[in-house]
This record gives sequence, structure tokens and C-alpha cells, in this order.
Amino acid sequence: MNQSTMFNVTELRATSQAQAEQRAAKGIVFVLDDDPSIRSSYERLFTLEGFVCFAYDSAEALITGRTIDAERLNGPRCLLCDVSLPGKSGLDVQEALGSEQAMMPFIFISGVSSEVEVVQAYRKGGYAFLLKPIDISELLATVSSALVLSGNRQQESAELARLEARVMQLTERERAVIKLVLEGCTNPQISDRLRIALRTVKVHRQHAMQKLGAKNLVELTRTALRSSILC
Amino acid sequence: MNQSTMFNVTELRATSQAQAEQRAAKGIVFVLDDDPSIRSSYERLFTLEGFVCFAYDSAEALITGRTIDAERLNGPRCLLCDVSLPGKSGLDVQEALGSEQAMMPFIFISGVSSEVEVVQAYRKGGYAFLLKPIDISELLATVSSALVLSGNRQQESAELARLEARVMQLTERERAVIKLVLEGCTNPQISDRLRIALRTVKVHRQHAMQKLGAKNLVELTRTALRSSILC
DNA sequence: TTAGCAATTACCCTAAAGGGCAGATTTTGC
DNA sequence: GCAAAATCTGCCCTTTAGGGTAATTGCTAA
Repeated sequence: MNQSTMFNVTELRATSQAQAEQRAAKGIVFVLDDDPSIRSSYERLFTLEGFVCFAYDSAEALITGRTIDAERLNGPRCLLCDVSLPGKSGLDVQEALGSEQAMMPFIFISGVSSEVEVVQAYRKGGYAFLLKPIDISELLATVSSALVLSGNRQQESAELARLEARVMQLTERERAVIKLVLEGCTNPQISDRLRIALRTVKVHRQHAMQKLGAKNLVELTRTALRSSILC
Repeated sequence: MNQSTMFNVTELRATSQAQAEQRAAKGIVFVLDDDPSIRSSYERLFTLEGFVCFAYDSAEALITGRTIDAERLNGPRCLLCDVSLPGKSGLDVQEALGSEQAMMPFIFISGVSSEVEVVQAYRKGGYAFLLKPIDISELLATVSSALVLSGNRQQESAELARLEARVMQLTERERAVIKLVLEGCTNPQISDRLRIALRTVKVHRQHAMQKLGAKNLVELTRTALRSSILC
């Protein structure tokens, strides 16, 4: 019996990492609220819904802890945040994490908040504002859509990073050639412009296409436009 | 003297149309407020700033009148709207003009508004919310940025319409060929796929490029991606 | 100093793109 | 039914694109 219990615990721990990753793929919900009972309510709710949930009692705890906690965990994420907090307010958190909001949309929750706060929250790029009493299904819908947005943004940014890495592999000459190609120049025209032999242009072009992973001109143009690099 | 006055009036009228167009190019500000004195204040302000301004005292007047008034006038536009109105509220207007907000951003103005209204306004796609007391420079800054947004949206939509019109000129066959071109197929491959002679593919391709106004493959791909047609 | 990479180019070849000229067939709107 | 498009094709020609082979030059890190 004891053996069995131990085994179960071990198994739970063993799966927990794999499961956490699986859950994180669905979404990570960060919660910021000073009321412990509310925090645990949210934790219970979002865990039940299949998300990973990290709850914090203060802005400082959130700001310092969010990276460490979600370390190794990839996936869409959002922040549920009470506007009125002792010390730093929810809006202060927004300020502190300003640029991060694109990847982690902020959902504010407020019972007795002034219009000024609401306006501020939206102006600073807040994703949504929910007023108490909270409707659970509305909350979940908002969180879901926020996670979708976050996921999309992460994908886009990842794709952009990959492309940028490829572009960085290009040598100066290759970049110059490709730039002219994207302006619609033919190889002989490029040859004239850069004052190099036609064969040289072809070599650079060939190498660049290879490095950029483009099989033809259409793919190259698509790639270049998406990344907005080389434009 | 009488003659002179008449002449001046005529001249004013004559220039007024041209001037209105010039002003409209800078921006058209629609105002909705039930208070006549506030309306005229806004009219004065925005006229002084070089915009065209149309003011309405009710949601109905705005909804029925906005198109007629701005007839023949092209240019970026936005709506300045008091939230609390007798009869239909500002939010109702938003509902009524829902899809138009993309082209005409809504700026709400409110003195004593509840958080619920603010949240509603933003949720329905409102552009900004200004709380009284209004800071004039803030108001003008908001209006300006709203007009910029409106202008951009209008340009994009116009460009899309132009492209769509061009795509519509394509015959069925031309569209099919171009579609395959954009998938990266070479002419011989297209020839195989569509079971037509190589020469025929070339003819269709040539005609399509001409109709789409593309001088080369790069331009074609750009065009197609921008319009997201043919993808 | 040497190996390696970047840049350059010559020579040579094939495949693809672009297009003129001429003609056939088919669809379609008035 | 007829004229105007649209579709289809063959023949022939030039220009571009793509790429193999081989060689030279210059610079840098080991």
C-alpha cells in the first residue's frame, strides 16, 4: 500500500512535467490578485479548464516570478489582473511589462473602478476589461480569445525570427543582389548596377536563394514581403 | 457696394467648394452632441484647425445626414460623440454604424459615464474615450491620430478595390494560369497541369500580367499577396 | 603559414521566359 | 446569324535563368 502510494506519487511527478508542457501548449494564465481566496479560485478554474496557471499576490512577485515560473514552458499566455492592488496597481504592471503585452494580453478585472482607470488600461494596450460580477463563461471566452491572440503573435514573431536569422546568413554581396532582384531587376541589369560579371550575379543569387530556403522567385518574394526585411 | 458684396459672396461660394475639398483632404470631423453651444464650439475649433466639420444634435440626424453632407467630399474622417444623449445613446450610434468604424473611428466624450459604458465603447471597436474636463490639445491629438488611421484604412481599401477590379478583368483561364504561377509552377508545369500547349500558357500569362499591371514576377507576387486575392 | 571562405570571373551548356506572326476553334452577347 | 472575345496552337527567335567546371585573388582564424 505504501509502496503503491509512493509509486503513484512518483508517477505523478514524472508525468507532471510532460503534462505541464501539454497544458502550456493550450495556454498559460498568469493571475494577479491580492486576495488569496480569489487567487485559488482562479487557479482551480483554469487548471480544470486545462491551462497552466501561475498566481501572484503582488505586482513585484509577478514581474520577478513570471519568467522563472514559465521557464521551459512555451505556449500562448495571458494575464488576468485586478486593477486595484495594494502598492503597485494593475496599471503599473502594464507599464512595467508594456512591450510584453503583445505576447501576453492583459485582461483587467475590476469591481469598483473609475472610468479613468478603464480608459487608461485600454490606452496602454490592454486587451479586455471585465467588470464584476464576473460571468464565468464570459471570463473563459475572453481568456480563450486572448490566448488565441497570444498564440498568433508568438507564431508570427517566431517566424520572423527564423527569417531574420536566415537573412543574417547572407553575405553583404548576396544581400545586395537579392535586394535588386526584389526590385524587379534582371540578372544583366544587376550585373550593370553592381559592376560585376553576370556569372558573379548568378552565383550570389544562387547562394542567397539557397540560404533563404527559396526554390523560386515567387517564394523569395513571399518570404521577403512577410519578413519585411530586404524591402 | 451691393455689387461688391454680391461679388464677394459669389467668390466665397465659388472657392468654398474647392476649399471644402481641400479641407476635407485634411479631415472631416463629425460631431454628435445634443448641446447646441458645445456643437458650435467644436465646429469653430475644428474649422479653425482646418478640418471640415459636420455637427448633429441626434443620433438619427447623424445617421441619415452623414452621407448626404459629406457627399462629394473624400478624405479621412472621424466621429466625436457624446456618450450620453437623449434618445439613442452614443453606443447605439456605434452599433448602427458598426462596420463603418473602420473608416470612421469613433471618439467618445463623456463627463459622467459609468465604467460599463467605457468598456462597451471599446469592445464595440471604439477608437478612443476622452473624459471631461477635455484637454483641447489632447482632443486635437486624438482627432489627428484618428484621422491618420482613417486615411490609412481608406487608402488600403481603395487599393484593394483597384486590385480586385483588375483581377475581375482576368478571364477564367488567365486566372487559373496565374494561380499556378503564384504556386511556383514553371510554364511547362502549368502546361502539363492544365493540359494545354506551352504557347497557350504563355499567351494567358502575358495577358494576365498586362491586365494586372505587373511588369515582372516580383511585382505580380507583391500584388497578389497584398490583395490576398489569388492565394 | 596554411586552410577556408568570400568574391570574382571565363567558358560552356540546358531550360525557361517572353514574344512576334499566323491561323484555328469556340463561346457569347446583340 | 454575326462580330467580338476567348481559347487554343505551331513555328521560330531572342533573352534570361540556372548551373557545372575551373581558376584567381584577398582576407582571416587556427
